[in-house]
Amino acid sequence: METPKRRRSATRARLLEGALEVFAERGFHGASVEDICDRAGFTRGAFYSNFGSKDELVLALFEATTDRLLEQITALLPELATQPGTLLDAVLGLLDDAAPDQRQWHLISTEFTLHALRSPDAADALIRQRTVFRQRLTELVEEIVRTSELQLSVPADQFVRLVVAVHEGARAQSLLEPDAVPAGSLEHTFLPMVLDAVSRP
Amino acid sequence: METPKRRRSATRARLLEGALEVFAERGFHGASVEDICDRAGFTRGAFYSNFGSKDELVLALFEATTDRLLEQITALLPELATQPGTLLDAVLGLLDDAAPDQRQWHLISTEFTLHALRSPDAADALIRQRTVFRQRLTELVEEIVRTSELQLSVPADQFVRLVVAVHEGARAQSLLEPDAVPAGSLEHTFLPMVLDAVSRP
DNA sequence: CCGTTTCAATACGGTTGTGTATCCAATACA
DNA sequence: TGTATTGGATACACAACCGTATTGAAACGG
Repeated sequence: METPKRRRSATRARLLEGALEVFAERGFHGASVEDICDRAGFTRGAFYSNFGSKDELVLALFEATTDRLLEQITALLPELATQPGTLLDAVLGLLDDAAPDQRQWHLISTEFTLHALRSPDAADALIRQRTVFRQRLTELVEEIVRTSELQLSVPADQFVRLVVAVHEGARAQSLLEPDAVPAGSLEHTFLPMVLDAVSRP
Repeated sequence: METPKRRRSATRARLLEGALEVFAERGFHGASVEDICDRAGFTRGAFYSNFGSKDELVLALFEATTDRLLEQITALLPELATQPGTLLDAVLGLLDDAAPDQRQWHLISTEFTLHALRSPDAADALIRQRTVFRQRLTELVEEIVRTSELQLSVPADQFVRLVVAVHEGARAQSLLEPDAVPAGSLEHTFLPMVLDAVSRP
């Protein structure tokens, strides 16, 4: 039972992995199917045996990466919800730890967001993904709020939207100017102020 | 003196304009030179008579758009610095009014940021542009702080970085989900809290 | 006016990328 | 052990795109 029909899904996985790297390096349009196959160690024959087109692969890659991201989150959630530390430490920690490679994740994520801004179908998929992603964060926030003495004066969902916005905007700056904006600096200096403002004991 | 050597720069301008639109629609790599020429009403002959390559055009386009953006800013600055209203109204107003088409600007800007994250040369250019952009904002903030009774407990530059981060992160959400996140909503609900926190009378 | 220069159009060659059709090896199955 | 099936490699046909070389027309200068 080494290779019954496992082989197929293994090459699929390697192709997806290769696509992730190549897309991060050259972008969605800039990467050719051949580039992806080279990276994965296959030829285009293998590719078209597994995917109908590059667009199809992009969609599959999106599904796969977001699935993995949500896995990571659900794995980290219970720990963060109970562990000592502030609410913000938990949320920001989750945002940081969920993706192993911040740079690659940012490149892919931005690339797909751009794609979604041009394609309604991709927009639907992305919005769905981001919605459940924010829901997880919202649950975490509400859980921590419940167990602590805090109370938020704004809906938790709204607060999460802000944290995500700051995180993404700050990440872009950090990746562009790592020295001027150390990763997490903007979040950690300003978000506590917001939390202070929206929480009443 | 209708067309001495003005014609050349006119076609250059039309090509740049066409490139802006096409890049916004299909992305940098997704747009072919022919696409751009079609949009501008020329053939590729005109293109290669004016630009050496698509990369060169991209750089020229970046220069042109950022130049125009800085013009807009310097035109708006004196008005905003003196006009009544809060500090945040001024800064956010500037961010909104500087670019006529928010969606197009966001697409192009994000596209170029992505490009810069992969190409050191483009990164240099982008960092420079963003630096003087932030400097203008910082001047505005300091000017307003000076004329009012406010005093900031954090460097103005740092504060501007946060505002920019929130603005860009929020804009991405607004463009993706216009109904769930009306343009400017996140900024206007949360940034006043931060300003409160960092200002002492 | 007539040559000259300028600028965009046209024509062409070559490269790159896509998708399909066929082939070949390894495994599953009888 | 022989046959069928599966999955990836190879080969090919075709389309898109790039960049250059050449041409044609319009403005300019004498």
